[in-house]
Amino acid sequence: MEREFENIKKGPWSSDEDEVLLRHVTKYGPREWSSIRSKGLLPRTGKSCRLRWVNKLRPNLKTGCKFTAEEERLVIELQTQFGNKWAKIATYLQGRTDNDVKNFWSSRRKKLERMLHKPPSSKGQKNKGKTPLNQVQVEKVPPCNSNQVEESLSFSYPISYMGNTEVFEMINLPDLIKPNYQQMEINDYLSAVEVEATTLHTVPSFESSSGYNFPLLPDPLVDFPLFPECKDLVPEPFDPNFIDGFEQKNCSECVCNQKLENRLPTLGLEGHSQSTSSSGLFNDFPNDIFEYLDHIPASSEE
DNA sequence: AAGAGGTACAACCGCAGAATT
DNA sequence: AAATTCTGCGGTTGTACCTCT
Repeated sequence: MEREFENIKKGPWSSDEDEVLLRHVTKYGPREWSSIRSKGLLPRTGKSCRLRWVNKLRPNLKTGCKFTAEEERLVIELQTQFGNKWAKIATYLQGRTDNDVKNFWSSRRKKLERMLHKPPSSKGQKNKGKTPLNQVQVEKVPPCNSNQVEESLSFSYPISYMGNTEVFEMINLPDLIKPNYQQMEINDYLSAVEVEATTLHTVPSFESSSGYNFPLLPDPLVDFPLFPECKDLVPEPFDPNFIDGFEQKNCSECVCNQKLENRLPTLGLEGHSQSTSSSGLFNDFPNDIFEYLDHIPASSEE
């Protein structure tokens, strides 16, 4: 009669334990996890064994390499479609586990939250040695299982608060923020500005009464120089109905709409909307993500 | 060189649904 | 049909490593 371990071991797995687990899976397949402990093979719970197998020992896992730009794009797309169904999303990404996707997403989310919450440094020291404001740069991303060099685009994004400017680097184009303008009062508006990847721009900003400098909306002639016909689709900055301009006009033949949609992928932090219309845009942020923002009085209140 | 802060990742927990007894 | 066990999922936490100052 084989004994059952009385004390359950937790924490990191040793290579010996991995070996035992692998032997079990080879013999019985990836199931009967609880029997591993009941047979006295390992002092681990069935759950722990299963997790170890699924996340680390399963064959064909991509371990130790970062998400490629393409994987990142896919995750964003699928998260928008399915919400936080990490297991489902992971099935679309070969060699990635639900844990991988979940970790990727939450670190990405934390990064964004920190960007939005972080109080400015007093002397702008963080900017030392960093890319100049708004300068588009090409970042080399080490590819996975391949010799080819993948390029992803990143840009810097300035936010000013009480006169101090912070530069945030937005890594990879999929990181661009597509806010839902409807759920925000327009005066709480924080815009992520589209920047043409191939050119350098200075993003103009205006200072709100609460001290935030918000970037202005993209200028169609500057930011989308190839599509001057779209100029009249972009209303004056901070027009409360500006986003409706995209909806009211039939822009199906206009690439500009498509371009905006493609270039401003959702962060999908809430979930499910794929729309770039005003009814969906700010849904892409969790409700609490803007809590730090002071209410900016409307012009009539000032 | 050291400390602080940020990031990535492994692993745990609680819960829910499915399967089994 | 009810109770128990197993399995899978999503959220969260702990920590090692990295980068910056």
